[in-house]
Amino acid sequence: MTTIKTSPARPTIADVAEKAGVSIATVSRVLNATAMVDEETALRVRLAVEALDYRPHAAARTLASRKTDTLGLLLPEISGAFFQPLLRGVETAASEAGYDLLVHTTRNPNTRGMPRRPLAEHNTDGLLVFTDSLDARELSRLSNTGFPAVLLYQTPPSGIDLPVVTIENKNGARRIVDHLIEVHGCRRILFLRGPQGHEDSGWREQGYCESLQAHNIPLDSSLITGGGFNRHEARQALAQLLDKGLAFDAVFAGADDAAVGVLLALRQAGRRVPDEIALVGFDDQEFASTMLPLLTTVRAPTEQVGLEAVRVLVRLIRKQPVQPRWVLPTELIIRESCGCHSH
Amino acid sequence: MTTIKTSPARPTIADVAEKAGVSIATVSRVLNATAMVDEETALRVRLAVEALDYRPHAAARTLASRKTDTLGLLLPEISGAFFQPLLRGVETAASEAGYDLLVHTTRNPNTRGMPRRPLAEHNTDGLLVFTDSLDARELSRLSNTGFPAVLLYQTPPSGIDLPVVTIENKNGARRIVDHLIEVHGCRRILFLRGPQGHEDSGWREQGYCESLQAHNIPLDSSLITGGGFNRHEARQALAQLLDKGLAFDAVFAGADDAAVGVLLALRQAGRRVPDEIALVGFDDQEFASTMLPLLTTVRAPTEQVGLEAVRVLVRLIRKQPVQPRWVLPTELIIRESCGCHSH
DNA sequence: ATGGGTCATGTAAGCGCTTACATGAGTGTA
DNA sequence: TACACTCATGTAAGCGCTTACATGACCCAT
Repeated sequence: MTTIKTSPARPTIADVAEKAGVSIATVSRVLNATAMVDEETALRVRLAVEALDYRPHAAARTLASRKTDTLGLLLPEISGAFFQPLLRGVETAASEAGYDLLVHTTRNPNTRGMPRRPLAEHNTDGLLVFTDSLDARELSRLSNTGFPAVLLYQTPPSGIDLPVVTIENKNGARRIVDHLIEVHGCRRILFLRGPQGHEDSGWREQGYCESLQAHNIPLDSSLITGGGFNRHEARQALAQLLDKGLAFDAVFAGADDAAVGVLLALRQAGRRVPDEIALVGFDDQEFASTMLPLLTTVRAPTEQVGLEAVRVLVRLIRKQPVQPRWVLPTELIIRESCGCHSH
Repeated sequence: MTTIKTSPARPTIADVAEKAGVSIATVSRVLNATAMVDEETALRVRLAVEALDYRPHAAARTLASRKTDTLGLLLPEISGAFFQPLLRGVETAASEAGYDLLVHTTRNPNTRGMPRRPLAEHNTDGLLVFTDSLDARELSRLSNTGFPAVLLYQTPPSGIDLPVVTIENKNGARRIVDHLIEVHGCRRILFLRGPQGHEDSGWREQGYCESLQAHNIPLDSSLITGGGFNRHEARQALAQLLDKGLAFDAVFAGADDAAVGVLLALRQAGRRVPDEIALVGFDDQEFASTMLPLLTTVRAPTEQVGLEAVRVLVRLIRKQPVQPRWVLPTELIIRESCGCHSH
């Protein structure tokens, strides 16, 4: 058993002041460089800080200065391959700007029925809100109180004035479907769209439709199916369609992870990719470039979204003007799973 | 341009008290349920809270009550497939216990030369410290001040008394090498160990050595090579060895991610897995069960580590006794890459 | 009636900082 | 020599809460 110790009282700014023979105001000044302090005095203070191993108390500082130096990140869930690059971007930019990161998961079971603690407001200087982690009511409250917040991958409901950082979904989808049709002559392209009501998902569907239309291929609604963005749901969904005997010559999965599910289902059914069926995804997650066959997909600048969102948020916090909408470009990545040969 | 608004002053507990016609103490009492309050009074307070959309100020609360209700997580980096399940576990358990999560990345470039803000102490009620994110000096300070902290995957330097949550590395490694030797008759097994000085890595190496010894296979040090845990380094390292013409019939990669790098290098060199060369990993990351060939590996209960670590930390915070060391069991997962046929 | 409870609530003292304002010493100019 | 500055530092008032303690009101068994 680890021994339980009573922690010796932590030194406060007053202890430092006393040891250095100055007032607490002076200590605060040298710590924050907020005013001129005689070099010699400053040295004495720094020595005292060192000697006592003093660390300012964050909450006290926050209370007095009304800033927390931390950013809140609201996510449905923290794991999932998709969030990796996003987190990396957010974390990098936050750290560069001198902020800590407070992560809040919303899809988690609430603490024994108690409503989750009132948001990260008051705890943070600003909020990054991922799609669907906050309802319209909360969003509108944020907007109304002028609390700095930026939305990720989600256009705010009308009347709510919060900046958005998202990606070019429709065009990306459009181009990859074009590729399937023009280069590989596909005509019956199964589209696995993501979760119902998901904004990205909707745009990708539009891109799909537009491409078909542009190539005079009639829309066949039996070729559009739901199934979420993850591999398990996708796998199941596809297995079902396969069972029903649905005919198609290509699959456009709304997310790379779903594409893996499709691949698994296809493989199990003995259908070869890309020889019999072309397969493409969306996102260009890391595994897309190492799986077999290498996945043709649309690269979504996910890390960039995180980076940019933090920058916008920081501008907002500093009360600098910001653009209301950032749409980062996507890029078509041709590899093998569509039937092309990678170099 | 988004309009910049000056936020209306947030309501404080005093506003609520006034509106409800009671003292702030009473408001605090109904909010925290720390004392009996007349049901009717409580109702008035709740109504006032609702009407003003009041949210307690976290920092003020912290300052007064000396608790933050947040847990700090210190990591070298936040992305990387390995951290996903870990984060999930931590986040789940933290949320269940009613804590927020403050994430601190240590491998990041420090804010323009300024030493990173003094740890997450004072900002959190306790700290989760991942391998190598804190030096011995800081660890010993934590231990000395009695600040609640638990180490992940890292035995503390002697004299430092902090609980550890880690996994059974040596045994896992031992068993998978045994499998290679006993079932597939491998004799020259290349071992890609992880980063130098990494604790897990060391244990896995021991397991490898023990297995060879138990089977009377002499240790050939040219078969042990460094290279880190990630796919890029592993790929390079292997490509080099292949160039040098090193002969081996199996590769034990110290991490699944490294195994992918090995696979890529092998594939590029035209060596087939598992027909010519058996390949196994360690971790059982998600992609291990969907890559081709399916990866034989050792399952590390990573999410469980996160879960358990939070539980231990919470006990520490509550000043309940805790075991000093938790070693979670690993499990051999036989799939295809070793040469077995998955069902 | 009366003293000792229990209950419900109010009063006020911090928690450890930041910062507006006051003070006083030194410097330069008329 | 006196006046107006600048510089360095101290004083003290909060920031928005929690909580020990004080205060009444009310009830019951003497």
